[in-house]
Amino acid sequence: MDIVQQIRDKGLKATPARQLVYAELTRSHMAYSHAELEALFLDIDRVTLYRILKDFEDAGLVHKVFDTQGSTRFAICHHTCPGKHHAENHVHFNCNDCGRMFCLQAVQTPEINIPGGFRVAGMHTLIYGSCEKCNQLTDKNEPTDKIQEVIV
Amino acid sequence: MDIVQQIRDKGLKATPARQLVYAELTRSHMAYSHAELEALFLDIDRVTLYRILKDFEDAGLVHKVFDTQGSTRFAICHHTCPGKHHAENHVHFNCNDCGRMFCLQAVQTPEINIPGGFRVAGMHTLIYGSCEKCNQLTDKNEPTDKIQEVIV
DNA sequence: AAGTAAATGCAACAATGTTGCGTTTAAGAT
DNA sequence: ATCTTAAACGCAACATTGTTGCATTTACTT
Repeated sequence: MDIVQQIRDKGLKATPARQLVYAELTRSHMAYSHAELEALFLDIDRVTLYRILKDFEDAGLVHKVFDTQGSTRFAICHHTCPGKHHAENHVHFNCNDCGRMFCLQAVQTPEINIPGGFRVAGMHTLIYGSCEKCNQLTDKNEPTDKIQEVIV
Repeated sequence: MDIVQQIRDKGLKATPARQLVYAELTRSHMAYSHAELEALFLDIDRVTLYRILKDFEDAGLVHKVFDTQGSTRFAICHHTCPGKHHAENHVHFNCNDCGRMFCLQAVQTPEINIPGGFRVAGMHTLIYGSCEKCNQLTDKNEPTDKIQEVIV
């Protein structure tokens, strides 16, 4: 479906900045930090970017996650989320080397039993290690200048 | 073992502030935010508290975790951690109502297989919902050991 | 093409965390 | 017990991340 239409369907105006952000999130399926997006779209105002991400989250277009450093990241919603209450129950992967964060859509969060009087509402599963690209670099001793493609 | 000695064994001086913080973390087995500790120990300087927590973490006395809001929290290490490289592989529980965070020492993070070229180094498992105390406030007839389905 | 609510840009503020530096103190040595 | 000194502390200043108020601009409806 058209990106413009997807944004409008959530009751939001499809401004140029919103189209750029949404297109990038849709294209890459990565969880971006605010800093990464800011670097990618230099002409989008800092505050506007915060508001776009907040609006997208409230609209159910993107979901917010935290990486191993506790930094906020945003990724596209794969299932149609009904507004603020997201149903993203997949696992995320955070690369220790390049810092990028991946949505593993195919991997569901596992079932887990916990003792005591806790009432479970949901869970977050964050796996960390090295992504494929960083694996290959260290394993095969490739020159580091090939990393420049990697967004930190 | 004596709290003073445990701190000294890590090469740190057992100052009054450090003893207070370490004693509280040991006593409660909860993961405290900086704000919670600051409120608890009003006479410990803000910066000193940051440094105490950092020193404890580097020494392997406490481990750092993030709650569902992405806020930093610190909890006592149950296993003897060899310095900065922690081996805390248990599950954490964050109460949506009171905001407190619990270390579920008895619950290990589950095994999980992920596709692709990812090399897994570890994982964080954060479960959220209502803690026993908050449960009891809203509904009194919930069996405490009942295991609920994990949804997200 | 015009009207209007929504979105933007800017400045200021707030929360959280870090750094530099002079002073104080814990803990081993005398 | 006192001395010595590296470690720890307290304070101020700075850095980063995120929020709010408000005047201006723009997307979308009619």
